[in-house]
Order: sequence, then structure tokens, then C-alpha cells
Amino acid sequence: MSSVRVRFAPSPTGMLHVGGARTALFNWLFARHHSGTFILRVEDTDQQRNTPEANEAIFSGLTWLGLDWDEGPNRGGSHGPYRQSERTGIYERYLAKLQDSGATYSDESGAIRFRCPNSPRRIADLICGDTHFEQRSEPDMTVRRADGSFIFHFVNVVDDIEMGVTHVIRGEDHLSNTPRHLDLYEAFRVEPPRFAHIPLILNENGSKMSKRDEGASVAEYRAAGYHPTGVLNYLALLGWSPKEDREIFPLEELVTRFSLEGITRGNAKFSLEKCGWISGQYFHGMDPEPLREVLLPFLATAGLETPADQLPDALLLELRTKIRTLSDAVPLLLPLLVDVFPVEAAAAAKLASQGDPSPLLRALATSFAEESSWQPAGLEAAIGRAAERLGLKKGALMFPCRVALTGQSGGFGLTLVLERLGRERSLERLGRFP
RNA sequence: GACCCGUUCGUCUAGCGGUUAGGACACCGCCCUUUCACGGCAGUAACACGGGUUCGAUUCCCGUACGGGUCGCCA
Repeated sequence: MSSVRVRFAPSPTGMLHVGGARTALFNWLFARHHSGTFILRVEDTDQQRNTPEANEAIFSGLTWLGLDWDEGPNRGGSHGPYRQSERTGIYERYLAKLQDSGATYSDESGAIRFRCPNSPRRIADLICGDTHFEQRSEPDMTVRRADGSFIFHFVNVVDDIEMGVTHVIRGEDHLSNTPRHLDLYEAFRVEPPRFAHIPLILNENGSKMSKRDEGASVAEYRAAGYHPTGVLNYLALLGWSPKEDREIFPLEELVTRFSLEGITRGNAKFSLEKCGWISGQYFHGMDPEPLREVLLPFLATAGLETPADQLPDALLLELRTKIRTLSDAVPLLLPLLVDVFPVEAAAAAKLASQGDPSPLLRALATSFAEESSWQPAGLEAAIGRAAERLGLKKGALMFPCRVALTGQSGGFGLTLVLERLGRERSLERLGRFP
């Protein structure tokens, strides 16, 4: 069995970064494409960061996106434990090997350092191609602190060896660290894995995406109600190309098409705009039932407890084309669900500029009052009758009616609004306005 | 500073010696439409620069410029 084993090895920083999410995605896609194993390993050697909340941020972020791991925390596996804080014994063993070979020494502070051979290294990177480091002048790296805790480069290599990792797919910021990792592999007399360094994600200003940038944390997308698969789809297209003039690739298709050859070389700037567009594409194609399922809890957290029957299929079918994120649905739905809603300043101003709307609204109310069935066709006709009596075109009544009923200049079809509101509330709003 | 990686529309990208340089987001116009959207159609917009190699370079090579990364007892 020479099956593929890859890993995503985040440090618990308190959030799952979009850059990390994309690294996880590429590893996950690579594993799934090759029917291999995707390992989640938590690099928590820095005790200060290692809090339950920080760990949870990683798990919930990956889970929300739909990236499941075959081995890792909360899952187990034959190569565990999967938290570095629980692997000290393994590190001690490997350190002893290094010490026996005379490759290390203790410095004045008591930390253990690895003598850097500074020998030329060649990396046959699967993405960057052959990369040569001929003139190295690196200091001896610390492998263990005086307090006994281990350093990233060391544990990273040891774990990759112990976990049988075959391909290291990680950010390009590690490319320059790779020669030192190769030093370690050589010292351990272990054949190194294949390396694939993916380009970085930059923020919209062109600098490295940092924790403080808008959209840096996966949790933000979840909170804003982005479609998780849409976010994944966007992330996949950021630095990887299926080489086809198409943007929407469902997860299964991503799996079959993914290959390291398709990964592009240059760093990519993140576009919240396009991410939103793709998210919208996923909502546009969503059936009413699953949409209702994700929408109801979202509305609840937004303070809009809504009975499921308030979101009938007809409404959701229209709603889905108007949203890119679930939060877009909140203002749209608000006037239909509660009686206190804001009136858009622009809508009010436009209405005022057209003269006193009161006669129009009264005429509408009169016509609506005559409607017994309260069905779309009849309501449409009622608007027509009101227009006729006023000697106006039907269109002239639509806008005032819309503003009186919803406070908005846009939104759902008017008859749908009237139908949802019902006779009583509709007449009440027409009479109450402004 | 040393070392490493990169450079096609504003952004994400296709291209792999000869193309009207294609697609997508955004933008703009039109159509559809009671509104906002959705959808459809059309448009503006790119090969960083300089040398080579070649009959011919966006494509290959070398420089320059610019951008990014690494050089930690962070990961």
C-alpha cells in the first residue's frame, strides 16, 4: 500500500484563517482524489495558545466547510495522538537519536540546538519545480527549549515521519524553511516526503492576509451566512484552476478534477466580492426545503424567531435569487415577519418627491377591501381597478404601495407581499402610512 | 541585507512559438420586469520593462524593475 497520506497541521491561534482553510482544502482534495488519507494534526507546542476554544475554532471551521478528516482529534487513528502536546515521548525518542549522532549541542541557556550542516539542498517541489538553495548561511536551529518544550521545525518533521506523510502540501511561506527540514530528514536517515508549496493569499491591498483583515477568519463567513460550499468553491478557484471556462464546481467535481498541476504560481488577492457571488450562485440553485432548514436557525440568531410556515416554498423560491448570503435575507424578510420595520430613507424621499401618496394609498385600500379571495390574480386586478379610478397607470401605484407595505423600494413581488401579509395587515399598513 | 518564489484586463484566471489573447467577478449599456434581484445580450479593460534565441515571441533564455516569502527558544 503506497497510498497517499497528507495532513493539515494548524496551530490553535483562536481562528481558522482562510489561508489555512484553503491549505486544508487542497490537502483534502488531494487525499480524496487519490483515495488517500487526510490527517488533522494540531500543532499546539506553544502552550499559551493551546486553549479549548482555540482548538474548537479549528474543528468547527473545518466541519462547517464540510472538510472531514480521516485521522485526527475527535476521530482517532492508528498514528496518534494527533495533538503535539500529547506526543512528547515520541519527540524525546527522536531527540535522543539526534543527540547520539552528535548533531546537537546545548547552548548557554540550556536549549538544545541542531548543528546546521548548511549543505546545498535541492527541492523537487511539485508546484514550484526544482528549487536550489546553494549558498545557505543559517544559524543552528533550536529544537528544544530550555524548559523542555519542542520547536516547530523539529516536531513538524518528526510527526510527518511518524505519521507516514507522503506529500507535504503547505503554504509557500514554508518553502525557505524546507532546506532545514531536509537537514533533519537526513539526520534521521529518512527519505523525505514530496513537497508542494502553494502560493499565498493576499488581502485586497496586496499584502499578506493577516488576522485583522476583513474576511480573514472562516467564522466570519459562517456568521454572515455565506454558503459553505460556495466559500470552498471560491477558495478552490483562488490559486487553482480547473482550466475550464466555468466557475461553479460542486465538491464532488472538485475532487475528481483536482491536481497539483492545476495550482497556479503567483500569490492571489482575495476578493470578497467574488466569494459572495459564488455563494449567491449556490443559494440561487437551492431547493426550498434545504434553504428553509439553514435559514430558520440563521433568522433565530438574528433575533427573528420564525415559524416554518412563514416561509412557504413560493416565498423561498423568490428569496433565493435575491441573496448571496443568509444575512441578505434578514432585511428582505423583516417586513413580512414583524410589524415594526424601518422605512428606507431613499424610498421615502422618492415617494415624497412624487407628491402626497395618501390619495393613492386610500384608493388601493378601497380596492383591496373589495377583494374577497385575496389571491394573486385578484390582488393584481385590484391594483388595476384603483389605478383606473385615479386615472393613473397601474405602475404608478406599485411603488407607493410597496413603500407603505415594506418600507423598501425593492424586494419581493408585490402580490406575494400582499398575500403573505394578509388583508388585515395590508390594509392597516396602507392606512397607517407614513 | 542574504537566500528563495513570482509577474496576462482593477481582481481571479485560460494560454504552453504563429490566437481578433478566451472565461469569470466588478464596471457600463440594452433586453426581460410593478420594484430589487435573477436571467439573457453587448461593451470598456491585460501579456511589467530591456536584451537575446527564432522567419516569428504573451509563450524559451538572461538581466532590470516591482511584488511576496524565509532568515525566531511563533507556527
